[in-house]
Amino acid sequence: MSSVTNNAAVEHPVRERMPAAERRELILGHASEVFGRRGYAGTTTEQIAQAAGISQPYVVRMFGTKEKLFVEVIERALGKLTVAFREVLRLHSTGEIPSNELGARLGQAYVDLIEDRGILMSLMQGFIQGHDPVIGERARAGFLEIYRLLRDEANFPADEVRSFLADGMLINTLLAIGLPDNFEGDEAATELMTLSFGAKLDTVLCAATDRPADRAQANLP
Amino acid sequence: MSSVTNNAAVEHPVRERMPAAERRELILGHASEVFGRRGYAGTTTEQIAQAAGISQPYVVRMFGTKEKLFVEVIERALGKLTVAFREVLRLHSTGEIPSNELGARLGQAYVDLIEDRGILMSLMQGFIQGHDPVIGERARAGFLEIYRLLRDEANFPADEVRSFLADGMLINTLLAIGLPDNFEGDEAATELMTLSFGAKLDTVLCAATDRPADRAQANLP
DNA sequence: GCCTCTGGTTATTGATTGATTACTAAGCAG
DNA sequence: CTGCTTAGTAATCAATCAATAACCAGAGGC
Repeated sequence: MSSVTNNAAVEHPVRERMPAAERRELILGHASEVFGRRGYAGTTTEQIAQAAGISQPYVVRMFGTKEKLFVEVIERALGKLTVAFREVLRLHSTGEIPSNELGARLGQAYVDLIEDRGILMSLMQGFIQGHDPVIGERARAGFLEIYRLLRDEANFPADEVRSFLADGMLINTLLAIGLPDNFEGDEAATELMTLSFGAKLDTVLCAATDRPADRAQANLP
Repeated sequence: MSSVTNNAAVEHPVRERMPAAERRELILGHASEVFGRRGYAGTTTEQIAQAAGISQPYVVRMFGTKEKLFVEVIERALGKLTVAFREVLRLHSTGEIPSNELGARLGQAYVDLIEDRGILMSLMQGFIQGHDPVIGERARAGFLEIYRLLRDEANFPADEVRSFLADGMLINTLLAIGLPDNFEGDEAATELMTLSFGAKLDTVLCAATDRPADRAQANLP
């Protein structure tokens, strides 16, 4: 780090000021990941700050409270999920997806979301926090939103929607227990993951091995 | 103890010393409920102590650490779940349950466990804590244990087991978001719960209305 | 060339909270 | 009764954490 020349101004091309909206989205992304892994109560605003590369008070000041930040995180996750579903529905309405494939394509859209671990996991952490008066309220509303979208907009029979959601919750649980990262060749685990993740299995296992940005805790000597 | 005239001594007929093993199980029961509702990180040992009617240090001393207590809680839940399943399998092996009913009866056994909210919810909280090195390890092992039990002892095809587990995870999620307690007549919620809980629906809704021992937080003005 | 938003930081604090220590009392054995 | 083991409590501590306060700098407008 000892620059021979005295030109200090050229030393930080990465360190820049950032417009608030952009910083906000950046924080939400990292918060999604950390909340998704450690849960609401198990996550500190400091951990999120470190992941986002800023100071802890700034995180708090930008979102008011930790709880408001969490609500925004699950709202964002819910948004991305519905956008993904509605995109499939749009392709269906334009005839690009035949009706007999619609279910499979919606399932595919869900599984595709696995790649951003934070979305599915933070959403699941929101569900599990259902006892909380404010988070729980949002979680229930969100879950029913998805249910209605699949039933009323995709026109699926109620029990098919239920089954679809069940498969989703299993996927979430398998990700939550970290099976793709820790199955170590176990035969039963491999079988269950093959059946659950389908064609996306290799992607899931690949995303597991290259650790997703764990640089946050690489600095406590 | 035979002094009837002493009015102070007669004041606590309920307050008795309890053998450690019995107290231990009592704590585990209450811990199961509180952990199940608020999660691992979101639960304080003080809350568990209050629920169990003892002092906080005693909870810690009996189990060593909060983490060890949590592991015992999910171990206990896992135990009760496997006991319930194996009882169905026993009835099947003695011919009291025909093979074509086995799946339904196992499902029934699972749904029956809803009555003790703590079991399913604390287990789910264990799953969601999968990132934790010690809790996660136990959660993964427990999940695969159940998978193998259904596949190898109940002799179900792998994909039926997957589907069975998926239904279970949906039930857990619906309970976690507290839908039975807060659906308020919502049409979609009612439909989804009817499909998910089946014949057990009224029991679920009934267990929801009579609040399960919420006296713990009746003191924060 | 100054002024003033906007995007940040460092320092600090009050409340929790898991854990420890030291103490007390019940109850059984002899 | 005496004494030891077992069941429990009260007091306290050291860390952690969300939140607040106070301050600072870069960059554009004028």
